Amino acid sequence: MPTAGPPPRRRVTMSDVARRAGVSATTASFVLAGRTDMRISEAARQRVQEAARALGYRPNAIARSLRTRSTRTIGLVSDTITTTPYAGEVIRGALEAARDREHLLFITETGGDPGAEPGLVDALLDRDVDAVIYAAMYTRTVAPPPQLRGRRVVLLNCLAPGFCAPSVVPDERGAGRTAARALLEAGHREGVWAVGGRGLAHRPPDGLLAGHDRLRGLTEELAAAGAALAGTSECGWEADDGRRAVAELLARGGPAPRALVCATDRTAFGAYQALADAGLRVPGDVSVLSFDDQDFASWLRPGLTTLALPHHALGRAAVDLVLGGPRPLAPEVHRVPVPLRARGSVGPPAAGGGRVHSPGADGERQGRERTT
Amino acid sequence: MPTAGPPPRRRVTMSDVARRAGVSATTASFVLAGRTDMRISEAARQRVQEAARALGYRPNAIARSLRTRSTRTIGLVSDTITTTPYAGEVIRGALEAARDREHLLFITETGGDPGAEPGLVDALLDRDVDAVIYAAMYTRTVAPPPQLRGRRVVLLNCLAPGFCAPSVVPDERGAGRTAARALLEAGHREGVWAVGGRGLAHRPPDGLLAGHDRLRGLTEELAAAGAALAGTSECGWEADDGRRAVAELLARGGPAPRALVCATDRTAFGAYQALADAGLRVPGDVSVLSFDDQDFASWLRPGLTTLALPHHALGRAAVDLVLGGPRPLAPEVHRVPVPLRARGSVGPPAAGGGRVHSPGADGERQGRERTT
DNA sequence: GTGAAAGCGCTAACAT
DNA sequence: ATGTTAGCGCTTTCAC
Repeated sequence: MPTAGPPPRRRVTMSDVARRAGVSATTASFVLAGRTDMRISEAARQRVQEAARALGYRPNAIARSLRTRSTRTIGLVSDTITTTPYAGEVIRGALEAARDREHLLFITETGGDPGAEPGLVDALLDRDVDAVIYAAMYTRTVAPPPQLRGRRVVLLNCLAPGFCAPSVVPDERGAGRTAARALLEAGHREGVWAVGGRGLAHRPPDGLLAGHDRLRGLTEELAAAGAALAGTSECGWEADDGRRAVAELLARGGPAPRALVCATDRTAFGAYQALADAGLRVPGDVSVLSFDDQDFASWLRPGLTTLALPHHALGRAAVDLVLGGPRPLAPEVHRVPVPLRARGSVGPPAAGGGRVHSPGADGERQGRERTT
Repeated sequence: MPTAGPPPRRRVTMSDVARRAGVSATTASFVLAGRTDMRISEAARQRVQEAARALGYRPNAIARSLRTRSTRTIGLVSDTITTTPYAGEVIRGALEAARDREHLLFITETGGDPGAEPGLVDALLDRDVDAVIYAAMYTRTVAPPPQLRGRRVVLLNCLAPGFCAPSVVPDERGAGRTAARALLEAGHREGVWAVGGRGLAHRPPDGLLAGHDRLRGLTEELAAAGAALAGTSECGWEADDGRRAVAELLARGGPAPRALVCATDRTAFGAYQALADAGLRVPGDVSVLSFDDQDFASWLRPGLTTLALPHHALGRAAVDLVLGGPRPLAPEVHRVPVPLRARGSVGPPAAGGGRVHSPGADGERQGRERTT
């Protein structure tokens, strides 16, 4: 005796529909697939549709896939992307695009363990995904596992030299230029420091690409205006790193910085703290600009002006490309624009040369006033 | 290593393996499935394994699924879960558990549009997922779509009255008690305010469950110590809401608050700002405690003491339950502990009666407090 | 011990 | 204009 719950649901199949409509499975298949390349009488079509609706028919995607070799499914394999605060956005962008194209998305993550990768990719391939998106948390070069060769793959937020697949990455160089322009427009021409981003100054594949390209864009644009970076303070990516780096920057001798270009919003957060500790105001004494646009950027006072890494657009673009791109895919790199979110942290440089805030209630600071 | 060369031509199938091993597909199937309930000679077993390895054989999961009706796949359907900063953690927890059990995870999201839900669920069901996890961004009551009835479902971070499925939610009431205890242990007995969380005081299903249960735990535990909440300041969930609510709280007459229990880290962030604006120090003048444990909680100065909503554990538990739980699943609610992350924002109450500090000159504000 | 044969539910040549 | 037949790659009786 079955339980009182839902009826013992034998799934309704296409031949159930065909039988009820009084046609063959073939005919049913054609009308249900909405195909027109075979002539079906209007009457038959009606009966099939009607039967399908009456029976609550839903095609079995598994059976269909076995036959067609297409699962309408795509796999996302990432290092530790779900860990990062912006990951949600790339996943959401990918999800939206996948939904528009009636595909479902498998998400996997190696958790940073490269040894886990082959197993995950095999699991995806075993399930016959139509395509895979290989994603990295930070823009960098990667080496996708060999099983992926010859498959339909797009690289998200990474570049894979020697692996024939397109990449979708933020336009870091453009972002750097935009950053420079924002500063230039506010009147900054000197005392501009780059802070944060280990490997900021290295070139790929040793450092992160993001840092290298950004810095290039930044310096290029500055140079075009006859200006230059006053210096670079390398440090980690976190708030604490930024705070320490900026504290040291302020403590060292020399002309005071007028603008800080931080590698991440997190380092900018730390920069705000260090600046406040020194009694310096943003943007009155020092302008701050960064990259990411995490949500807290708008909560800070003043709001943090930052270049919004286009996570959502990246996710969307990757899926659109992998599903809708040419066959085979061309191994180009697609650079997605990085818009500026202008908030209050960039302003005109302090009038009268950079000086370190004079001693106040906060405590004695050495008079280190200098003109540049 | 088998395939080092060009892309796989025709996929190698089980009968390829069988042929090479000189056995039937049946035999190959048994040894490859590792089954022992049929006697296979050791020699045959060896040959099959060897052939499979040599050919780089991988079973076709689609074909297998069609036969076995099990896809080793699970679907996650959520409202806008990927949008929230903690979503990454629940996904990661779910991913880990799924991987341990050799399942793959489909992620879908309605984007808050309830009209999108049936389509998404159908897409999942069409692909024959073994189970689905129905998740909500904030703990609340939900009404899963009818197609899900009778399926193997677990509710993640939500409760569905009238829908027979287990739920996995944070132990909000316990969290409230823990919060109270932390305050009590620091010596707080009066001037404790609850701030933030629209619907904090409402009972389900009108308000968010989280708020109701938390508040209950908080008041219960306070009551057990003979203390009570000084009041509740309802407001939204964001930093700005918290800032305004606390500013008003401070501006109104009456005894000054000694401790603030904020609904989210974001409101606590705003509370820090309002407190700093009023020249009040944390925790010297006012203790602050909140819920979430977002990453910035540790960057604030002082570090924010908060109850860490167990997102990762929630994701794991949901998958473990849906895959490993009894058949059928019992509609119980599983409450996951919410650990306290003690940082610096809770301290002993200010000595002497609380008076609202009158804001002095701008220079009187401590730089460090202005940061937030 | 092992293999032949029958499907799982669907699509696509090839008939009529 | 519609039906027949043959698989897709695998599992699983059941017979030898």
